[in-house]
Amino acid sequence: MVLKKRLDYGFNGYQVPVIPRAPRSLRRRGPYKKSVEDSQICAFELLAAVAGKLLQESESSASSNAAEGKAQLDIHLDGIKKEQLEGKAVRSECLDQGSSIESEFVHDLSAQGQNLKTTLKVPQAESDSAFEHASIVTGPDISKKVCNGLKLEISDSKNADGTVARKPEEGFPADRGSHGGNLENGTAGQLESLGLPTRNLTLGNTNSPKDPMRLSRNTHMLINSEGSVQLPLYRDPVPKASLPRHRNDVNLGTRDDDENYFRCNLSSTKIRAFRSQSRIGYRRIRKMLTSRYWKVAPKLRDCEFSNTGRGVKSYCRNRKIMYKRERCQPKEAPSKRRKLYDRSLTVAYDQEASSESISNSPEKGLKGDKSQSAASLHRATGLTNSGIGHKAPFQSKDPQVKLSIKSFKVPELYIEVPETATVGSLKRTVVEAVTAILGGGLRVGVLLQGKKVRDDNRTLRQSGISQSGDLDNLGFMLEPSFAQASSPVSHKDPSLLLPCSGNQQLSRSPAGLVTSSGFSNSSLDASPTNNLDHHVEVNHEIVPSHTDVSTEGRVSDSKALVAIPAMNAEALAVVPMSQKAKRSELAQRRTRRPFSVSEVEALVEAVEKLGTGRGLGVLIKFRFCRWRDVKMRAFDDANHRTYVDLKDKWKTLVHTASIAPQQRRGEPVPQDLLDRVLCAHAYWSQHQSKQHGKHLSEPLKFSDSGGESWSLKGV
DNA sequence: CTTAGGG
DNA sequence: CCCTAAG
Repeated sequence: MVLKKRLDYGFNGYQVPVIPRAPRSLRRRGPYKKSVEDSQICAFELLAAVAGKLLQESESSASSNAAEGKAQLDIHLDGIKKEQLEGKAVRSECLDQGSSIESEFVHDLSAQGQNLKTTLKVPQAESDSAFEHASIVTGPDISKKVCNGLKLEISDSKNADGTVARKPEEGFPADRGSHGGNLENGTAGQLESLGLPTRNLTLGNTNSPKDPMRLSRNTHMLINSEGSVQLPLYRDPVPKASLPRHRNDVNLGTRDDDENYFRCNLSSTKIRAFRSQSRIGYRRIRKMLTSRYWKVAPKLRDCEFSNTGRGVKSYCRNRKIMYKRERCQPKEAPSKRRKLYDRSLTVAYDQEASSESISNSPEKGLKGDKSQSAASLHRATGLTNSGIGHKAPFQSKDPQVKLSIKSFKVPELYIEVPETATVGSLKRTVVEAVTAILGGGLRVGVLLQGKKVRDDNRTLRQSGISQSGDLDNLGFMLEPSFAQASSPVSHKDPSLLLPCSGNQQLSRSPAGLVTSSGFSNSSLDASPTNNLDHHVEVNHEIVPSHTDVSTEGRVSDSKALVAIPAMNAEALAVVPMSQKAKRSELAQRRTRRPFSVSEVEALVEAVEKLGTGRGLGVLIKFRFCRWRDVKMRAFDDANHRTYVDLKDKWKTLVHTASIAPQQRRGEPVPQDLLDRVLCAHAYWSQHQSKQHGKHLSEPLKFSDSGGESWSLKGV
């Protein structure tokens, strides 16, 4: 029964995974560690980004001297000083050895909140002394925000290496379109004050060929010239430069754990970089979840996510993230998540049709009272109803603040499609990518005057977000929801900036939606939930709900601002809803990890031992716990081997053993092992066939088992 | 969640 | 290795 008729069964047809996923061992790394690393990287990247920006500026200004890779960066981080970094050197520092540096850096930033000072020196034609100096001092917050941009810079460095051709004509960051960078107003302002152009700092998608996700531009406060919101990206230590910049196909760059670089061509629009669920690790997750710890410490999620976060340059990379995130999924997530996810997509697609209904009833507007009644989520896409909610003359004791999120952009999305690709396919690709990002859930940060409003308990009025206030300076920042209080950096990762035009309805997200990801710093935040799900739901049906009182609701007057950005209705609408599309985003094969001979041996031995019933008084139990037990017995510490994997391996082993040696492929398995496999399998098969018959015949004598009986003793 | 089996 | 019915 186990034997396959098909000769090619097994891995023959297996496709080499384009994008390997991080090993489970890696994925399950301690949250804290991860987050720390992440933050470190981020900080470092920040510096690099700033420097890079400046450099770019310098270069452009000094157009004459291409100064390719000649720029020197001096980065002063308190005690840390990096000099003479140029071109590749910079990158290598950041990527390869950045750890130590980063960590220090991080400390500076997060721990002490010290200012970061980055000095960029651009050598002039004559001498080094003639450097053009630009200094930027930013606070920790900013640093975070710059992370994305940073990456960009790094990429540039790479360019300097000649790895990537430069495209001066495209302007500074544009060429690196895949990187999205956000700078807060604060940063921008500072830069401007220094006479540095801020525009360049806004990296991101400007160069993205189509910017499909941009709905509208209403940017008042953000650096973004277009005013569009940028989706944050996960910081990625991997240089973007590594991404191939071919214009003809969709390329995704990624690295596996071994730092191998992978590229996947998505021209087919089949992106399998993401998966919403991972069965793998469920068990672990569940275990974690079972403990109260999980509930109390959502940070775990952060950690996990953080890890992942570092690398999402490309979608392929997301996969890793997805996995990690999955593991962090709150209790409710595991079994439902996929469905929800799918559903969300569906809903999203329907948005256009239902957008009208979505934006509405000012009545439901944020009351801002402790009753926690959820306000209707007012979402107006620039396309459908930008006018709604303006100046809501809502009369009430408590003046209503109305806000509306116009649009958002998804940066760092490196997508290239063939010229012959259809617009629909392009949209589809973008949707998949964006959905993958959003799928991680979003946290929302509120930016006022370029500063992040951190105190969730303050009232809008107290925060300066009032009807009479200048709402043009109010912005929302979307960030991956994985980050929680645990990660110092997490809060600073601006992922997505949502510029908000003045006088728009301020809405409070319904229930779980924001509580989990909101900008609340409180560690008490509700357990992380899949925001995407909520997100969609919210958009779809504005349902008043109770907000988690334990967190934001503590203050009666608390009015956390939560904006749920609507997906680009237009783009989504165009994308056909298909199983394929849905699936493509959700799944990604794990990296293939052929079993080593030693592993095979362990497996065989475990099966034999367990097969003998040793330690198991009840055969019935044995019958239902085989693989799980095998896993525990022989691979308990092999996080990347699930019991399913073992089962599959056994399956293939049996097959392998039954075919001629010449037909076998891969690492040869010692014949003696195969013999044992056949032996055990034969017995096992017999055993199974007799399951119902209470009596089992002759015990199988395994070479090393000492021959125990398969009898049903104890039953 | 585990299994078993097809893909 | 993935995915999914079935327990």
